[in-house]
Amino acid sequence: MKVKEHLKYASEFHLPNIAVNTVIFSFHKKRLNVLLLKFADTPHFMLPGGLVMKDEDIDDAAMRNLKDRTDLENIYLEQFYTTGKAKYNSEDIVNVFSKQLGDKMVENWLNQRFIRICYYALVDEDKLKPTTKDLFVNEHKWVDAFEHPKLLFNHNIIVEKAILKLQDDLDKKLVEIGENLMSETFTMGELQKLYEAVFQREFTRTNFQRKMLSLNILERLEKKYSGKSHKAPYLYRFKDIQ
Amino acid sequence: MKVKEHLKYASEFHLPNIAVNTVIFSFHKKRLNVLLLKFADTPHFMLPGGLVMKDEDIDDAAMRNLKDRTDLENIYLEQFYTTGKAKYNSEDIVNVFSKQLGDKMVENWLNQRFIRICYYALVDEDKLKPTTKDLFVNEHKWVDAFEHPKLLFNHNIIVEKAILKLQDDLDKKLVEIGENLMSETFTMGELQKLYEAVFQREFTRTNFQRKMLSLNILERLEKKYSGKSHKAPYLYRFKDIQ
DNA sequence: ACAAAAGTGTTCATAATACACCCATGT
DNA sequence: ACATGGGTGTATTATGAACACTTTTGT
Repeated sequence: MKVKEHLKYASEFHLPNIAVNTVIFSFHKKRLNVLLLKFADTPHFMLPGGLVMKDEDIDDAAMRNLKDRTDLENIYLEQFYTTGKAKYNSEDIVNVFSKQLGDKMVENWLNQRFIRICYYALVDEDKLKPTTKDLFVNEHKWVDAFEHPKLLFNHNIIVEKAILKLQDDLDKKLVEIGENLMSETFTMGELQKLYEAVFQREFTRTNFQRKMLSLNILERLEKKYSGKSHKAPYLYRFKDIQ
Repeated sequence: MKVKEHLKYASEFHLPNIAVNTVIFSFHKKRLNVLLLKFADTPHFMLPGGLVMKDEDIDDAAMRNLKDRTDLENIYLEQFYTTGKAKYNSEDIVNVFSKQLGDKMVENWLNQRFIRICYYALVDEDKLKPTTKDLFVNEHKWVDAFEHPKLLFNHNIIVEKAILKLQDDLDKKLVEIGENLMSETFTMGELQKLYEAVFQREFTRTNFQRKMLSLNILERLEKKYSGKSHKAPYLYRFKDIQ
């Protein structure tokens, strides 16, 4: 049985009771999105995650997992939280999994206790090829980070904590986050849209521009002619050396 | 053999590969201190830590550990980081432990891989009775948080991350942190000393006072006569309801 | 000419800083 | 009286928000 083999493999080479979960963010069409995975044939969604190998750093485990999932390398990753409730699997989750795995499997595997080390990642939605190596996943979707549906396990809370951390980080590490969520060059308007998507509020255009320029991290390039009937905005990129 | 029994006990009731570590802060004589434990008969110090029981939330594990260590309850605890290098035990650490435990024990126990979930705690140094239930610890000391000596494992890095988190939290959660690091009533000067200890910089007295009062979280009480030859300062305490 | 979006300037309010000044207290 | 630490006022400087005005572009 394929599932059985999979689980046996898991128990042999991986640490027990420990998982990494990743909230994968993208910035697309003015929105901050997160990647959700559909569990098997159920209508339920969850966050990508995986186990940690016995001889593997946890950061590497998160990165490997992300590579398996998105086929992207050198992704921006930030750890933000570890959750470890002794019992969090509610009735309905157990039921969902029972149907897929059989009761015995649930008892042996799902009901084992997991400590989840949580990361968030920043990716370019367009570059992502959805690879589905995972046995239990054959579908994924991007959803608005602020309107995620009810997820399996305690994943909703994890998404909310990830958003808070991202908000906190955006000011502190603007260059890194910007470079990973935006294309290499961008207009001031696009950068403002990123801020508005992350903080879920509007900024005054004129003041936002001045604020960003005063940080001295942007390099002004040529103008961008969009073919639209209005003044062409400058393109910017983040300065190389800080 | 006592050590052997101890380790057997640990492996039966606790999760393998997982530990909690706590950086215990106190504010004493104008200084931010951390509690260090001396490992057995060696001259080496380390942070308090312990294992997680199989049916125990990680937050509870940290709290239980703290209770065992300090005999204090309802302590302010904040998780801030999880570290999980696959191999971090350097030669010198292994040597230290070999002498204490014997080579075989080291191989079986110390050399096992640990994922460390890190918390910081805030306590009142004076209320702390050092209980040493731990088999390997019979001495503790408070040291300046910014001048901690070389510690076993990767604990120095953990202390530094704890300080950064505490600094970040002090502004955000001043009431909670203040209530846990200071006595119930305090003068403005004492509060300023706390800030100066945490941020390792000086603040202008007059402006600091105004800043704190403008936050509207302090309640002014009677004056405090210290017997010293100068104007008696007001006492303050944090307002109950926010 | 006009609409739409971008860039710049100016004003006003608020917050941060520096520092002068006076106040209480015990020796 | 004076040294010491505490409290308040005030002037100056940054910082932030609001908004008017000008510029550029394609239709």
